[in-house]
Amino acid sequence: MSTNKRRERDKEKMRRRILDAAKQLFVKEGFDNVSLRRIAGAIEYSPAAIYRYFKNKREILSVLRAEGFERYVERQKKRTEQFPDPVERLRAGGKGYIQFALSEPEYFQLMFCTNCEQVDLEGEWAESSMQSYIHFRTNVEECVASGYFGDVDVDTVVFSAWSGVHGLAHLISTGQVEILSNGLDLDPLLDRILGFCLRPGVK
Amino acid sequence: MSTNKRRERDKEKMRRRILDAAKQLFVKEGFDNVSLRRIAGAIEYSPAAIYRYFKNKREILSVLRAEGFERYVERQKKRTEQFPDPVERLRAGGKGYIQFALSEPEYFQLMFCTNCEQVDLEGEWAESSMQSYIHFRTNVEECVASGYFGDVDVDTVVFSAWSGVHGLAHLISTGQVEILSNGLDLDPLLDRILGFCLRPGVK
Amino acid sequence: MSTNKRRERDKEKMRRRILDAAKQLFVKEGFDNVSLRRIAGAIEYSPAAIYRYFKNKREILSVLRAEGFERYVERQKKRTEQFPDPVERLRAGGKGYIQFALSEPEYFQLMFCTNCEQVDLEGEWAESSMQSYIHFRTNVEECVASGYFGDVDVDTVVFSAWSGVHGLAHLISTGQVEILSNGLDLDPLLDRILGFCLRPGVK
Amino acid sequence: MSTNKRRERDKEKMRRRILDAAKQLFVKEGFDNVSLRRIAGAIEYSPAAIYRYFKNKREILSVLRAEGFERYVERQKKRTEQFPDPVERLRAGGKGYIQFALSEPEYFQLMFCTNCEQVDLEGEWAESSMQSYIHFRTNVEECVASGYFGDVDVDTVVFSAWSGVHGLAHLISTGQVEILSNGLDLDPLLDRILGFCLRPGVK
DNA sequence: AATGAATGAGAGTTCATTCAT
DNA sequence: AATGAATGAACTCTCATTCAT
Repeated sequence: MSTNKRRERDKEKMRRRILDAAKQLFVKEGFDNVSLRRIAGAIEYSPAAIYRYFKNKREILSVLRAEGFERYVERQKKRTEQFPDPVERLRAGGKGYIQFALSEPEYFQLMFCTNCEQVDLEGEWAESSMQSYIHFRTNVEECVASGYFGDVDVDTVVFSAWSGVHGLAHLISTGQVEILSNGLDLDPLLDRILGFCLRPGVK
Repeated sequence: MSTNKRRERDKEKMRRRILDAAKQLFVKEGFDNVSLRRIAGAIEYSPAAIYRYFKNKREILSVLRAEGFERYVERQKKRTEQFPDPVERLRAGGKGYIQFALSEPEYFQLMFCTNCEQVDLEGEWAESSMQSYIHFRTNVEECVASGYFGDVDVDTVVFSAWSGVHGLAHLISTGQVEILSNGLDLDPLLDRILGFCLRPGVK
Repeated sequence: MSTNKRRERDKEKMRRRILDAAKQLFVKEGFDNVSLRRIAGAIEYSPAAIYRYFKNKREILSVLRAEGFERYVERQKKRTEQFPDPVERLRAGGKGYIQFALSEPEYFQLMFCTNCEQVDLEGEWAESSMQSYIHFRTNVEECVASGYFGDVDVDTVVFSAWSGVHGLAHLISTGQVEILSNGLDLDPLLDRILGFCLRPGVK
Repeated sequence: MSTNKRRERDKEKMRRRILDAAKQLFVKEGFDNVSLRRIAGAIEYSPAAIYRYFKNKREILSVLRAEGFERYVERQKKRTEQFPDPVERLRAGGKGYIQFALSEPEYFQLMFCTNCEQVDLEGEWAESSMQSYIHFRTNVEECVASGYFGDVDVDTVVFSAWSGVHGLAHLISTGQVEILSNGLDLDPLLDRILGFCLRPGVK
């Protein structure tokens, strides 16, 4: 019946509202400083009602992390698969990483900046995360094989590239770059930084 | 009087013990999961007594952050001032940054990985932090001026270099590199990464 | 109409299922530790639906108690009315009491071991309970009149006999006899105990 | 110092007040229906403060049970050791059991009528309880050996006697005897009942 | 200077119950 | 007739913090 469908849609909507409210609060105030009462308050809902949608508070975080990784992986796939040249693909991936951190800062922080110790390492997100890493590593291998970076081993490039984009994303998402680059236009700066980081190596 | 001096020394000692216990607990378990009771317990002291030394729990965190920045600045000065060549100085600084993250992971995490929004931005640490940034930027300016990195603007290199070391430090301190570089020897890897990141640019 | 009848029969069936599930859960876990959710869950029903059958949770308990007394009285009547000799009838009644506690431990516990103060003393069960008491007392009167127990007043025998069987039933139903009589065969033991308790008195 | 001693005395006093309030509430309303808030309220104390004296709610029950058994054992020893004749000693023990249930009904109910499943079987009370049982059993063995009860085995008398007093105590402590024996003087009735229950057996 | 005692506030969570559908 | 959704109230328990001693 249509009643059933409507109900499901409503339920899904409510779930979304809870997740969105939690996402913002978690990032703004820190997981531990956000009570279910406050999440409930933010969406004008009763604390108890949240338990209809999530087993407990930690599950909300878990779902958000998983969601973040899913989105990220999907986005990156679309972005990179169009580039046949491995170096260009790497650059596109790097830019994607940073733009994800910029356009979905909440997800980014939940994914990478929440203290790992508090998170179930075996959660659903682990798979997406690993898949994404393998993708990236394969890309680097192709670049190294092409000789573009000169005489250098894969691990070195893997960690260099990852560190570069991750560091930048982290600095941006914690507001430190914003403060220091006051007045600069961000997007061209990003391109210049990526261009510099991925400049050809010495033969 | 010597009684007075002794008293002060004792007080300073106690303060230190509190700070040290808090530092370790904060990093191991997360600021919010550490109660004053537990800090007090760790040094076999009463919770109430801590209030003789610190206004409240947050002040302990604040003091630790400030301490961390102070230490860091001092260390970096010593490390870098011996290198006349700006590129070598930059490399030394980068390695120093990472080694600080490795050797004082507690401070590093408190300084860079505690959610910034929860911390008084106007704390004592701000000055040290800025001083450190200027130092670094000046160093980059010299490198760019020397032509080593080719035709590139200062900001680009500033953010590239900072992102690289910060990202690496962050990945290491959150345990992500450890997991992925399983079996690799860390120190040589660092040197290779720094060497790669600071490779000469295209003229 | 037959539709009506069917409906009533269905309703009665549902009521029974609720009562049975509740009975078992109440005894296994204690009244307070059983939520309506769980009763509903046990019969794959919605918690709200239970309210069509019972005013509230306590009413379920009340009904179960009343049911228990009804059953008990009926059973005892059948068991005892075949014995013309009052002493034998008393013995049969005593054994019936204990066997009821053994064969319907849920009812027995609900009837006698739920804290009385929490139960409406004026419930439906009161009548059955009193009727049962009068039956028993009359039986004792006959025994005393027969001289079997020697020179003793009725109240003394009433309370002695009741205490004996009740204590035994209670000890059994709380598991204390089971623990201590480890290895003994229960039924013959019961007969010996009853035989001993109802041994002839001194003339 | 005397300050210390005073403090300890005060603490002990507070502990007592908590235990006494809990004892009465537990019995009147049932363990599960008594919240720490209410215990605290009853002694005009804050709920949190109770945790200075007891680890949690269950510990309060545990301590009360243990206390009850201790008191009981001690009392029974004093009462019975003066009787050289085993039958008289048994009668004294039985009366002691019942009088304990009468004079300390809260303890009695907590000890014997709280649902055993909810209690740590390995608590401190287990020892006192077992010790008490062995005492009793030995006493019965002497009676049987003396031939007073005629030709009967020990277990039969053990359970008969225990059931008798336990049942009576239980019926009294749940108010059922009070209702039915309306107008009778309790103490002589007890003596008559015990006398009847422990009448000599058939040779 | 240090502590034991105390508390108000608030945490996560569960429950009996109601009500629109 | 039955249910999913919702809630207010209550639970046990922990915490940062204060204060008399």
